[in-house]
Amino acid sequence: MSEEMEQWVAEMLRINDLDAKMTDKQIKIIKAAVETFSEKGYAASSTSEIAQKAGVAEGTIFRHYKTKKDLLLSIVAPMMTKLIAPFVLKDFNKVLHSAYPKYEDFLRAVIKNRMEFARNNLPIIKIMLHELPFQSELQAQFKEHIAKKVFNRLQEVVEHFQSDGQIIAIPSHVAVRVSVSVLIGFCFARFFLLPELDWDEEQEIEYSIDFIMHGLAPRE
Amino acid sequence: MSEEMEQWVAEMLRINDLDAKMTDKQIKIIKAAVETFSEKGYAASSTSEIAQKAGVAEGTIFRHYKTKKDLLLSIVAPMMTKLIAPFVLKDFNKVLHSAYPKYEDFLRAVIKNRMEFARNNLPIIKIMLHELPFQSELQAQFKEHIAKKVFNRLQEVVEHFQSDGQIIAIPSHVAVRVSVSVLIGFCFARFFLLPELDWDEEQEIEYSIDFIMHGLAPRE
Amino acid sequence: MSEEMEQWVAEMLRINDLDAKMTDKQIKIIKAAVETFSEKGYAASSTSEIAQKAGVAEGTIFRHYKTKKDLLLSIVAPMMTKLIAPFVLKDFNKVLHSAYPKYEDFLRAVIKNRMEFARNNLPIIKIMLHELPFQSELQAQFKEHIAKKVFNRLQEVVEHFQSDGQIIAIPSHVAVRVSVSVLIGFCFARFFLLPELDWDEEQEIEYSIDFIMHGLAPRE
Amino acid sequence: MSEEMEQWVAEMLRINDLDAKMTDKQIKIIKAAVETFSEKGYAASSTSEIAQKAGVAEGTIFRHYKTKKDLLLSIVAPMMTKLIAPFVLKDFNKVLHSAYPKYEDFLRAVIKNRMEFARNNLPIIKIMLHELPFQSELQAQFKEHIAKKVFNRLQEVVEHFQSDGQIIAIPSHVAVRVSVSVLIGFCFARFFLLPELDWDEEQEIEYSIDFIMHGLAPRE
DNA sequence: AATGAATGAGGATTCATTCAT
DNA sequence: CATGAATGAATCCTCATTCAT
Repeated sequence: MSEEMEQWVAEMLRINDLDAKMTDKQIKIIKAAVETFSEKGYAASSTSEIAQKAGVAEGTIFRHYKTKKDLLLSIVAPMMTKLIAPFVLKDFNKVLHSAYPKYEDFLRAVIKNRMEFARNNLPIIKIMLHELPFQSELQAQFKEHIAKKVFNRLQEVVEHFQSDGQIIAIPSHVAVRVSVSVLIGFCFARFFLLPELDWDEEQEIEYSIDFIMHGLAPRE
Repeated sequence: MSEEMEQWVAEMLRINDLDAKMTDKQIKIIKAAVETFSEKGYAASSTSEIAQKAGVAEGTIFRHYKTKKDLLLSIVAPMMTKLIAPFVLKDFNKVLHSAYPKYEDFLRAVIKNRMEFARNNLPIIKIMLHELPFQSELQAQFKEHIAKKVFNRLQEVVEHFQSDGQIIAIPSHVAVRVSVSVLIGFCFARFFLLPELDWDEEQEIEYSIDFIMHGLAPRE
Repeated sequence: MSEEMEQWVAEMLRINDLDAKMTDKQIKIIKAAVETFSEKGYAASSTSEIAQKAGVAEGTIFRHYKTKKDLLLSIVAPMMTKLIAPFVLKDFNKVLHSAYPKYEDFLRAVIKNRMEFARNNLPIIKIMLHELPFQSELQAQFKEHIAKKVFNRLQEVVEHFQSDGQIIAIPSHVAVRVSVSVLIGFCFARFFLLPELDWDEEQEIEYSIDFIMHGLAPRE
Repeated sequence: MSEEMEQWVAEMLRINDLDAKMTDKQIKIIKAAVETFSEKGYAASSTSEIAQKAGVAEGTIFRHYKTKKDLLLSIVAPMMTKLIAPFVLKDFNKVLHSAYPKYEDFLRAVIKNRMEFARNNLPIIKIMLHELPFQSELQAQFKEHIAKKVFNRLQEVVEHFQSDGQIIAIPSHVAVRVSVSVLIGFCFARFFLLPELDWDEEQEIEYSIDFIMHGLAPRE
């Protein structure tokens, strides 16, 4: 397993640790499952291959996870929570207003923080993206948390910056959509489309934020 | 099968018709395969289910497509070509310059045209998006056509509009990236994320283009 | 197809010609079947492969041969008849006594004649040897003709030469067995075990016959 | 299963036991496979039939033998080794010279010993004979062991007896060939051609050896 | 807790054979 | 006569899951 993978797994374990203490074997199983699912997709991965890669018996997997799908969910579900964690902080708004006087400060903070997180969890994010359309449990969780909480939070943020005149008075969902599109578009290009390129992340982020700020600036 | 699906299939058949005349059974097989693959994903779809849905014997599938993967590729590969067809027109640049005096005209034409195409081919596009990361044949075709041809074309377009002062003099790849992010972000929200919403497409497109144009406008 | 194969097929066609006039396609089918059966065995050969190799449609085979087994039998059955043809000549005994005053003359004539025949029909003989244990129809024919007719003929021959003192007075079936073993043993080595060796057939045959004659010579 | 079959299987298990301990199910699988392969041939035997005959699930076969061919090889390959075991003994020559002062003693010992072995392993030997021409792995092993080791050993033996004047000075390979032909010819008739006959084996062997000894005796 | 042998349903694919053209 | 599309049973093999040890 590559060192990169090691890091991802470490990060992911920190997540699951929050839920429960895992045995040594359990850790190996999760490592192997993440590696396998992200390489071949969930449906094309076999539990026997995962067991083999984890160095445990086939039965051991099912002692810890009732079904193969259970294993998937135990990997992906906590990731979804973590992924949007900053947006559901208790004192999100309070922190926000004091910490980020300008919309671009907010964008800069968010993109840097979430990119760092994504970088440490790429394989699981890849798994999540692929299985979301097929796993109704994940979809439910996704809609519940992202669509509702995160999107609402972002709308609040945008509306806050519209109210003090930093952002043009278009429907807030539009401002959210275009902001998010640009930043996620960058992440997607950076991590999935052309990961092998030698990106100047700082520069690209600045261009992106500058673009968003001008695109959303109040018209004269 | 829903009427929507009927339309997609009709569009897709028009594509394959260009290549070869298909028998009645072949059409049924493709219909069933598209439906099944897009609902469950390629790996989780079984040839027996496809055969049943198509109303043919399982063996019939393999008379027309040597393997299950062949069936997938025969559906997805031509779609990729069609998807980027406008960008590889012979006289793309000539048409472009005379037809679209402004960058926003170009963006508007492209997004409307491609959205119409996508709308008629959603299931296949969904299949394509899902299988791209796992099917190396598709990846190869994708990199060859999209990454090279389309991206280069878009860079040329952007550079053209930069040279006449419509677009700010940032690296052209950045301008391409943010433009594409915004438009694809909209398509993604429209078709996949919240398809059930009652979108005012015209309005959303105008907001998006306005955002892009201001984001890329030369700074005063 | 090798030239050797060409010859075999030619010989085999002469055989089948006795039974019925064959169309051009029929000939091609038989050629392809012989080649395939002898290379992979009957059970492991598919009719579609034979059809392809013969350059005919799959259905064409079944127009001429009701089943795959029919095709096999139509190839092998006539071969069995031909293989032992000399022994069931009408005037076998008459010819024998006048033509071969000594047992070794008889052996020499038989081995040379049958080796020539075998050389021209190796693939079909190989097929026959392999399928005999599994095809009861062939077994029945084999027992009927070989075991009864040929073996009886050979016993008569041996007894004839015993009666005039050329061969030791052991049970005739033993003399037949050892004679046949030595000659077939040679054919087997020559054609199947080590066909690539540069055999001096004349010499080997003489050694073999000399061995048989001394082994069967009356003891002093 | 007949008592005869029971014995064969017992003998065969003794062989495999040397390699590894087998589970109860594994033994049943091997029994069923030997029975089926020898009755219908390898290609015409289905794993489902073998599983049924063995009283196990079809999947169980593939837990122990990766493929159907693996199952075949695990049956046949060790048999080949056993079949020629006496000829590759470490102190073959030493034993030979002291134990068998005459060529006929050697022949008698070998034929009796190998017939006993063959009698206990007929079905596997039948399988081996049938599959040798189609399984390149077996052919390789056969050529390596039989052709090289056994044949060379027999040549050495014959040359030893030629040097002390017991056998005529013909090329040793000829003496080997005719000797082996007569003995194998007998085995073949005894076990495969006419197994139902009431053979007086002792007598037939004596006739055969007497025939060989006279056939190879130095000419006066 | 961990094992791994056992399961049998289901996987993709091939088969011999039929029949409308 | 010849075709080749169509069949569906049968092929070998893999799968997720269970359970006695």
